[in-house]
Amino acid sequence: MSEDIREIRLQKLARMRELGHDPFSVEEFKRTASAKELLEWFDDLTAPRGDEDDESTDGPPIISFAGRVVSYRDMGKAGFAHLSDGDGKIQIYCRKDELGEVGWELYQLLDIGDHVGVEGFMFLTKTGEKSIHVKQLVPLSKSLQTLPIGKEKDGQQWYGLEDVEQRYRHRHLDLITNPEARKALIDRAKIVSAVRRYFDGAGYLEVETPLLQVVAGGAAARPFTTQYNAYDMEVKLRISLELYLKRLICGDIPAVYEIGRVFRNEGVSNRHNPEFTLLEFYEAYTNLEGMMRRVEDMFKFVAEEVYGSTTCEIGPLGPIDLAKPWRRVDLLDEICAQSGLERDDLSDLDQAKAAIKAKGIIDKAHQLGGHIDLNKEDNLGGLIEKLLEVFVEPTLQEPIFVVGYPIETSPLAKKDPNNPRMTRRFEGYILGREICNAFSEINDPIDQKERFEQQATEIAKGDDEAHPYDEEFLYALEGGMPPTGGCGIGMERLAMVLTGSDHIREIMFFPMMKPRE
RNA sequence: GAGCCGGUAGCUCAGUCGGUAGAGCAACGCCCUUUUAAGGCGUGGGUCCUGGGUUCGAGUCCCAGCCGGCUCACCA
Repeated sequence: MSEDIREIRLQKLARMRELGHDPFSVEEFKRTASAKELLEWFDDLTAPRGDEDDESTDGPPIISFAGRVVSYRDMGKAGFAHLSDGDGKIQIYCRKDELGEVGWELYQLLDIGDHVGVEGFMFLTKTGEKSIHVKQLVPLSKSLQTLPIGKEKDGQQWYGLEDVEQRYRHRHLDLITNPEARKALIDRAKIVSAVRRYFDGAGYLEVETPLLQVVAGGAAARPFTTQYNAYDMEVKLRISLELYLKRLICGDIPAVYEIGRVFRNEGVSNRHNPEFTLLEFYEAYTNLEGMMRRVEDMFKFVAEEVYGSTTCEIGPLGPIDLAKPWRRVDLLDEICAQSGLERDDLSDLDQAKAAIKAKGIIDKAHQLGGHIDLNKEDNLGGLIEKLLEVFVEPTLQEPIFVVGYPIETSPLAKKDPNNPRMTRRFEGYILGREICNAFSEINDPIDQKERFEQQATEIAKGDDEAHPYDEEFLYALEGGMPPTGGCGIGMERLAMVLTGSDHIREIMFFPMMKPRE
């Protein structure tokens, strides 16, 4: 069946070639403007109003346009089709008596999916659609497949490509057929570009650091491993950007950022893909408060650049104003407020477990849809973060910074001088989703060494996500690093919030999919 | 990794009680010189995800597997 269609289309291609119009031999076609621009310009043109006999005066200006055929109607000796240039579409009108025998046959050989260039003038049809009255037609490519392009009326679509699996596996079809999907993906690209402009404008240096690493650190995650033949050794794909970027701070580059792909060997969900794009930025002589201001500033800038407004219509809360400063709360305070525990309950692991049992916290968690298994919690920091996840995260709808994370889960963040069990670290949340992770970076090499040693004992205990010991990084710190604030933001998470997407795959062109067969 | 749901024509879907496969769009032929989900007449098109099983007979029931979706787990 599909072979039949392919065969028919190949025959049409052959016929085009016989007529001296091989679509694939054309290399260039000059277009006057995009579909959107032509439709806008039309209002300024004194085009004929559907009066086909009007060959008056100077005639309307000749324009050219090219695009993919997305609809096609043949009426014997005339016909209409729509051409899409991706960003917009415009109707063309062709007549046998004007195109001539060859031109008309070329029109009839067109299929939905082909690319074609036209030259003609703008006019208004009887039914009021701004269209191109075609004088010349040039085939620019022949589609050998039936593309699942839907029909459309009043903005509503019929029969598009709906199957999500196919949308992800064959993204080009999704881009051709689904305007909303296309917009989210393009917005993501614009968001990344705006982020880059923000940091360039703020005096940061954009750098690139190694993806292939011997010690993959900077985050708690399992790396991918691969083989480097020349040195006959195993290398890992990076799981974060952090340590190399801080080594540049140690080299007296005072503000750096990188936007780059990182790889984590873990499962897929609506918020996780094994490879994703991470932004990290580091600035000397500032701290976590400086990072909060940067995050606020950057969100505001990006929203204005991409959407022209700091007010975003995202999520169930309605518009969120990114121009306002984000609320700042203390992590332990929030846990206590939401769970009914008290600060004293959370000063050591056994005490915390006892309080959780005594106060019925596990049942409360269940009511919120969360599961706390005290047997699985072997350190206070991990337990605190679990409480955060269950009791606090769902309440964090408007942009907010949660400050003060436990030391066990923050091996690269400075200790809080007022509470050595906690660190000078925050995470930003929007709509219950973790958006960024930032802290005052440890610049005391002795402290950092102790943290690595602590992590090493976790590795020895079997935690394969504990932070690896990194000699090179310690060596750089010993040379002296200024006080520094650093921050990481998942670009997909950022794009999800700004585009209102509820699945990470909607803002990645080619998400991870299991191969078929 | 677990549970639930799904996979039928190129696309979107229907398919009853188990009786041997359907519609619209797309495609092909004819008609039609302002149509627009164009229209009219006609035609072709299927590995019913894969492999077993039950049965006289399986798209349908059973088992196993593959791929996907959702939820959970994992992912500080």
